[in-house]
Amino acid sequence: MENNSCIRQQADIKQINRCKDTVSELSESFDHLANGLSLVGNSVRLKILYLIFEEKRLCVCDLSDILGMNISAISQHLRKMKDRNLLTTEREAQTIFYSLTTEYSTLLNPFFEILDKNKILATT
Amino acid sequence: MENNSCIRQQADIKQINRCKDTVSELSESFDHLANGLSLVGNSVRLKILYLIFEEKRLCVCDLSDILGMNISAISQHLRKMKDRNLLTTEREAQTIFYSLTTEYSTLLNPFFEILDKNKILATT
DNA sequence: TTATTATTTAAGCAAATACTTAAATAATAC
DNA sequence: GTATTATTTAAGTATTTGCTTAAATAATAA
Repeated sequence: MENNSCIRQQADIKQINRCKDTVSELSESFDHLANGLSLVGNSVRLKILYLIFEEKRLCVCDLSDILGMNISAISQHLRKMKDRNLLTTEREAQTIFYSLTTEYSTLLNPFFEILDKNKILATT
Repeated sequence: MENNSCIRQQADIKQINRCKDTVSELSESFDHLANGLSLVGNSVRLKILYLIFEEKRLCVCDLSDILGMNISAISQHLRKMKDRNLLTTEREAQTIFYSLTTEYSTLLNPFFEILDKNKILATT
C-alpha cells in the first residue's frame, strides 16, 4: 500500500506529526463533511437543491418535468439527500413535497448566492 | 429517456416554466459549481485542503506521509485541484509546494470553521 | 373493491472515479 | 556527464455512482 521513495530530507517532522494528529482526530468529521459535500457536488442534485431553495418546496414529479429526467432517477437523488438530512418531506394527499432543512439552507446559502448573481448576469 | 406517468394534475405550470427557465439560464453555472464542489466532496481531497489551509503550504511528499497514501495518488488529487484553480504551486529546488488560492480559501472557510470547531471538541 | 395517480424501491448496466504500478520528467549533487 | 531526490504522468483495474427498467407501495377516486 505504502511504498515509493520520498520523505523529503528537509521535511519538518513536527509539522508532519501535528498534521497526522489532526487527521486522526478529525477523521470522522472529514468523512462526514466530505460525504455531505459530495451530495451537493453533483449538478443534478445542485439544481434540485437550488430549485427547492427558490420555490420553497417541490415534489418529485415537478422536478422530473423541470429537469427532463426520469422520475425514478430524481426520486433516488431525493432519497440520498433526505437520508443525509439536507431535505425533509411533507405529505399532502398523494403528493410528497421536499423542502430544505434549515441547517443546510444556511450552510448552502453562500453557494445559492453565487448562483443568484450569475442569474442576474444571465438575464441582463 | 423521458417516460412514466405523472405531471401531476394540480401542477403549477407557471412555476414549472419559471424553474425550467432558471435551469436553462444557469445550466453552465450549475455544472461549474457542482464540479468544484465535487472536488471538495471527497474525504482525501478535503483533508488535503484543510491541511494546506492550516499549514499554509505542503508538498506531495508531506501529504503522502501524513495521509499514509501513495505519492502518485496524492499527486493526482493535487493536479485536479490545481486544474480547477483551488490550489497554486511554487517551486523551491526539487520540492513543489501547494497552497490555497485566495478565492477558494474564502469560499471554503465556512467548512474549515466547522472542522476547527470539531477539533476543539475532539481535544477537550 | 378496482382503477388511477404519485411515489419509492430493487436489480442491472454503463460511465465515472480513485488507486496501483511502472515509466517519464526535472532539479540538484557528485 | 551519472546518480539521487522530488514529482508527474500514463495505463490498467476495481470500486462507486447515476440512470434505466420493472415491480412494489400508498393514497385517493369511482
